[in-house]
Amino acid sequence: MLDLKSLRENTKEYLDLLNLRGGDFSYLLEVIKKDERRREIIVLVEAEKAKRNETSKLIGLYKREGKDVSQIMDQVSSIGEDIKNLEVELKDINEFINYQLLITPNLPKEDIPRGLTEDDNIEIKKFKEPTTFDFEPLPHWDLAVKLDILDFERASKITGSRFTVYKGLGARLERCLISFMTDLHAIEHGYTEIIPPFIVNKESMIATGQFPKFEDDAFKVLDERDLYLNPTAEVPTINMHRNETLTNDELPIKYTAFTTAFRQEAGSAGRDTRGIIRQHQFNKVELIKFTKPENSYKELEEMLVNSEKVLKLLDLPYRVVNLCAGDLGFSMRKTYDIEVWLPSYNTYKEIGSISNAEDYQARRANIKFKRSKDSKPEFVHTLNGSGLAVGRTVVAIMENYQQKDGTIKIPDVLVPYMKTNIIK
RNA sequence: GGAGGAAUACCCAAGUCCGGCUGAAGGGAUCGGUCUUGAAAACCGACAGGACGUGAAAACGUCGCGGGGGUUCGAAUCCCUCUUCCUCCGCCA
Repeated sequence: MLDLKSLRENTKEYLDLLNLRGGDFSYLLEVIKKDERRREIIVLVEAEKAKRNETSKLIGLYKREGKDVSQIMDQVSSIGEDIKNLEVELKDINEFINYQLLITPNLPKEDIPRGLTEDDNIEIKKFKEPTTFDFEPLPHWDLAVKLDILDFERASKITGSRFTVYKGLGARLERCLISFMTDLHAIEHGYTEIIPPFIVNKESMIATGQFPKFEDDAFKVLDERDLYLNPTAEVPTINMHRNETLTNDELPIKYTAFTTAFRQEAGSAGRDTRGIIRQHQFNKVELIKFTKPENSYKELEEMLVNSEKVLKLLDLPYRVVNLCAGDLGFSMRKTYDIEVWLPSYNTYKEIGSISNAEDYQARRANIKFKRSKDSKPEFVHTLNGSGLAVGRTVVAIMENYQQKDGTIKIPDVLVPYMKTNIIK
């Protein structure tokens, strides 16, 4: 959430940055106008309350002395009426302002690429050249069915479209990748391993920015409680520290979280319908950091390196792009996407993204830290990155490691996990 | 699923029946001091924090006893509701 006070004081700068995303943010001018009235009311209400507190105390005193207090009670009673009326108006205004702020995305960082579509993203680094074949490579949906390691037909029988059964060495590959990625980040990179709940409440979804704007993307649990299937480990993991004040020594906090993610993919009907690129359910290993403000961009770069390491070890061709303002996620100020080479798409396809939300989520989630015992609490910065999307990694391995005879070679680093070097 | 109990400041804990000098006793921890060669002990002192508003600032005000609402001139205290935790029974991996 944006800070109302800064929005009020830097309105032009805020709007200029927001406009880089595209869309109309002029409603924020209305918010500022309401905020003026809000503060007016607060002054009035508080003066009345001070008076009421004072007078009520007198009533207690006089009563004990046996004096008549009926007149003074009537007087305070009418003060109460005034307060009540003002507070009704105040409540409406607060709700309006709060909602508008909740549906307003984070400010794009000043130095990120301008532009509105993914064509405006800028490639900043590249690892290996796209894989070449001396035969006609198969897309993973054909390859996997031939090898009987993915079963799309039966998954639709069990559940419906966009779900998949992993089978045999396909299932083992998925499971081993989760272990491989988690080991890498937990043991080599120093992140603390987390397996959070896969069902989250509404407060958590609001805190990280999924709600209220993107409710349609979530799977709601039919229940009298407001619960949702986890859409990304970012949600439960950031919310671990909701409403907490951390100490200086605790920061940075680094978590690597494994979750199964569930998404409606409401806005993507008809896209990536073949294979397991876009599913309602997929596994992901995530990286999450809570940092001091002055360190967050240094930590972002480090997280990118940690994330890239997965693909480097798997020896898969990829590139990193710096997202332009229009392609930026709702809560983020800056994002790098890691895109892996997919022969079936004949292009690079997103397999992870690494972002800095700065204090946007921390403000929504009320996560602060104190530099010392006596210092004023400040909001932390939150970062999250993929480490990586497991299903898409399976796809990348299948497609890039396929061989002429229709088998799939296992990347060397995975052989100890897989206990085999080939899927046939 | 059934029956009970609890939630008070960093921690423990009194106050809740009977509403008003209680924004909250007492203890522990922590910090500062006295004593000591140093430390411990003892003694003295300090100790809500935070959010919001006014203000150039100093400062002042409002909110705040798990969350939200209500009654009342006035709520930690009365009423409603939600959440979390604990105990027992049942069921279950």
